[in-house]
Amino acid sequence: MSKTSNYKDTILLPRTALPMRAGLQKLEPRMQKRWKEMDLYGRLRSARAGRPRYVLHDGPPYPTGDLHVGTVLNKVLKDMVVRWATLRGHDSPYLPGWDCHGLPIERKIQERLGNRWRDTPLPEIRRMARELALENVELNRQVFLRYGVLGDFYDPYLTLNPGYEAGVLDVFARMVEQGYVYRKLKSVHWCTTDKTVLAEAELEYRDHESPSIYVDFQVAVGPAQLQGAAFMIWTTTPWTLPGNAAIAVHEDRDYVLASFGGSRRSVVLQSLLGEVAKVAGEAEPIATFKGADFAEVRCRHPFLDREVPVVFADYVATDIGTGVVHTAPGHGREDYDTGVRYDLEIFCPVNGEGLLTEEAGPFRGLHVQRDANDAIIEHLRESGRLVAAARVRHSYPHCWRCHDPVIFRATTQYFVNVDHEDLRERVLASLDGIRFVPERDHARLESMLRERPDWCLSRQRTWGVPIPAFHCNACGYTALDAALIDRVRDRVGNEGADIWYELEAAELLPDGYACSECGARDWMLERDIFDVWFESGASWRHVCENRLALDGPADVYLEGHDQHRGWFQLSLLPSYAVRGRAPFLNLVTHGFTVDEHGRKMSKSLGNYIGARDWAEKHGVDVVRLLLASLEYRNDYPLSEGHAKTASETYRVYRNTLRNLLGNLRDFAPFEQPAREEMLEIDRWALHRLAVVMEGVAASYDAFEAFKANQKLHLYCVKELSAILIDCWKDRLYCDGADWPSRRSALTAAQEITRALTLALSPILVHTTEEVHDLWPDPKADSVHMEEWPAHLAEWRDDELGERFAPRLELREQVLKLLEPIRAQKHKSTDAHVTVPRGVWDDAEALSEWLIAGHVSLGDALQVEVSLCDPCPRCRRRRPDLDASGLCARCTRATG
RNA sequence: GGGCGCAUAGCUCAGUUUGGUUAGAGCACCCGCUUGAUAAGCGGGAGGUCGGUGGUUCGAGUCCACCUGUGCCCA
Repeated sequence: MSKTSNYKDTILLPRTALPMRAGLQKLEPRMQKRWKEMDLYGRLRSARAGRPRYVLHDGPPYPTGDLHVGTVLNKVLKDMVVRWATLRGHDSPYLPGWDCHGLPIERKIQERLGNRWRDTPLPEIRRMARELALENVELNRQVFLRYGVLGDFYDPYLTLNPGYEAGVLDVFARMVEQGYVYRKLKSVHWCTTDKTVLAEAELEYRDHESPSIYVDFQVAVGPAQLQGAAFMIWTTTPWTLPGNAAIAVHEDRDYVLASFGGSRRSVVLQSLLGEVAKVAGEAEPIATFKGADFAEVRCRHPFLDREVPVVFADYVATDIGTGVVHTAPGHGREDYDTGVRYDLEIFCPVNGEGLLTEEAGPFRGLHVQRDANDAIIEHLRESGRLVAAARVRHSYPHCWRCHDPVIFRATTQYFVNVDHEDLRERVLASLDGIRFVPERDHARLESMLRERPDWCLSRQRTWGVPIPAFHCNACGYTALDAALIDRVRDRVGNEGADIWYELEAAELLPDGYACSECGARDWMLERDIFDVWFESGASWRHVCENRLALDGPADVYLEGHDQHRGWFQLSLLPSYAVRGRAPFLNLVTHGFTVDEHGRKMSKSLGNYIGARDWAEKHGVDVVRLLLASLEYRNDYPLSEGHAKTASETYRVYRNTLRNLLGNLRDFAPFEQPAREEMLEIDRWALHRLAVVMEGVAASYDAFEAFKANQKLHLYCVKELSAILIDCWKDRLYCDGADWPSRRSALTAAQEITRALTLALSPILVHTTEEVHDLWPDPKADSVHMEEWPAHLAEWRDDELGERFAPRLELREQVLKLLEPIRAQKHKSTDAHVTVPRGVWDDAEALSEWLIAGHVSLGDALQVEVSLCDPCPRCRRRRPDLDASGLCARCTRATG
């Protein structure tokens, strides 16, 4: 046996039960099981009861069968915020939720039912939808739990729960009470085959051949120059002409009155005159106008007894048509907006079957997609109003189910008046009191709020919370009344919203309730449901006020930036309308997942990353670490390469902690030395720890976990691994176990281990628990119940820190000078370093600091191979070897 | 088509608000050392002209304009 291995038994090498290889796939489920069994979440609630609260209110995701890593990022970001708050001693509950109603699930049910859909009773459809929603919630919950997210997952909030539904109805009742809600016609996509409204997501755009006609609207009222002339419109939907209420021009553009083919005199956009002439006949300009000149002009409808005004609109196309736009507010979104702006009558002479009604005059009874077009074109031709007719192929919306082209049709909808009681202005003014992360979102949300139209609350759907209105069967009056809604709310709160579909109106109304208009007592229930955004936008009532007993605003809402238009905005509006205040203090927003090329993640692009796949493949702690290292406020890239990088970082943390734990192998029985008894380098180590952790805390406080991670990583690599742990080896391994010098280092190592573990615990939730189990002095049953060490700041000593600046420089210089010596197969412990006086006049401390064999103080810096022999135990070339061959220190340590 | 963002080494990020010496880290990479943190550790090195173009300026990654790519929202 060699001499060296003899001495190996006399030194204290690191020893720990923490395996080098993590085996996360096994470790994580084990930890999660433990947390569930010990009821970690519940115990944290008790442990932090009475502490300052910090509430992150979870925006409810839609329950889907399949989660990708991007979805999990949102949850992990939230989890880190909550865990950090908890670590700092706050009572920070996390009540996760799901947005269970809505179109995607209803469509799935529709697909399953196929042709049976129309004959299936509504309660049955709702039952199936609920079942699917709950199934998906369960699937998602498993994933979130697999990702180590800590929260009230065994009693989450679901928007389909009676209590939640009652909260929605309560908010609605208060808004009705205060006059925010009104009913009005609005144009919607309508399928005449399925006789149903279609949402934007239910449209598929395909090529479709339509008529393309040019029609003259004779001037009825206008300047002398226009007498006897006409405005020429272009349209591809002749059947909408009965709904015409105006013709629109662009206020700032140039228009020209021209004669076409020598006879017809019509106004068109000047820049389109040439194009129009191709179909309308040779054009001869007569006079030019600005769009604005037509302000007072009125025209005669081409076949109905009606005058329509010329109005201004900025969407007037200048590259196709005539620049004069047929406007039918009941048949198109932009037309509708124009109609609202000019207070035009919004009417829709088309019924649900697609048949023109009485208001369409001679065309009554014709089907808009089958025979109305031809009849109208023929009529226009005969009356001379038709300038030209052709066919055109263009992209046109079709129904997702029957694939037939859809139409626009105006129906009565429920709206929130966002300007009632200055709601919009009040919300805008409140934005200054909200902290936006990132700051730029302030302007984004502000401009969205400024420009948004009134909020259409109603959907002609089945899977949602019903709008609690009653229609009088006798006179058609709609009773939308806060007191009635409160009655419904109370019953829904106990029995669930399904009662709306199971009971008759009379069972939900007070006995003998009579219509205020006609006195009748025969009522019908409204069949529309709420926009799901109204449900989630009212979450503050049930979740924050009722379940979390929160008086003030939530501390944080944290979602993707698509929620500026969605949940953020649509929570602000009801909260202001009902409570006159914002629902949150901090608004944190993250970007979206893209791949390494910056393209969005999608299954069709083949860059889709399933959350479950990655959990199993890389381990959750690695994925969490990856997510925690991203500047999430921009779009963030994810790929296998990124996961690999995260694994490397993970190994750094793990090995650093492993070494620290190994060195603390015999820490437990020690009495810790007083601070002033500690070696200077160890006091410096604690000073640095305090400084680093201060920065880490500031980063977490600013919702910048990625910066905290960066600081921690740098700390591990550059300070712990490269300097401290390397320097400490000699003292920790070779000094006597109970020497004050060794205890001094152990004390520092222990503080570092503690702080580093805790600082990483919001990210590496499983690994830090594993490390915590091996702490020599745990204070709690779980790392997640520990508190951030308050005494950290006391270690800070800036004066000491400054003293080390030149010493760090010296170290750099010595390392450079060591290069040629290393090239001769020598190591730094072979070196004899001469250090100029004034940097650190302590040769022993310097020899540790520089990991040199021995150090002399002198005039100039010099690094050379020592002439001394190495001590066989500590392997340093020492000038003080004794007769046994050991250096003085090793003799004492072994003696 | 419109609005709002983003674009610095192979990767993740600093630096841009208040323009000024050779643009900084870590990881990965290459070379060397170590074998007493060892499927670990230490040291050294190379690598960007800051998406593009054009301006303002004595001077721009940093200010302005336009463009390209990309993302979200809206139409």
